[in-house]
Amino acid sequence: MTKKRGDDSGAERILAAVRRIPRGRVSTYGMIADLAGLPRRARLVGAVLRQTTARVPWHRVINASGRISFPAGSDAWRRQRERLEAEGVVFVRGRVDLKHYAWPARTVQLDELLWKM
DNA sequence: CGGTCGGCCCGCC
DNA sequence: CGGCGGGCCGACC
Repeated sequence: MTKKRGDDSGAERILAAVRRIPRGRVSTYGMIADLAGLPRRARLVGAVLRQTTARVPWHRVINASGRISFPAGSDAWRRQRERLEAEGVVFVRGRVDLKHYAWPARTVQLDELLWKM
């Protein structure tokens, strides 16, 4: 067969979902889990991103509070923030406004509206 | 709007 | 197997 399925806890699907996040946008662990068809597995997403060596835009994944899930001020935290800011993502008081930057957006219309203003 | 508290589920002793 | 902690989350003060 082409590929084995179900023996990797969905790691591949998680990475595929992460790769779909557009530049300058962010997604949350929970959203990625859903997109990967693995509801309730937000923590698994974190585990996969932590250990993977695959080239994926891991920095575009943050938590549902709009914050980076590394200890504030740590090397990893700084690195992730820098990468996001380099893509134009703005932090306000240490957090990203998911209403503006979250992908996928709640609705296409809301997305268009927010991005025009 | 920020801080806590349980759940949830997986990965690794 | 049993326990524990994690790049989490939503509900509730």
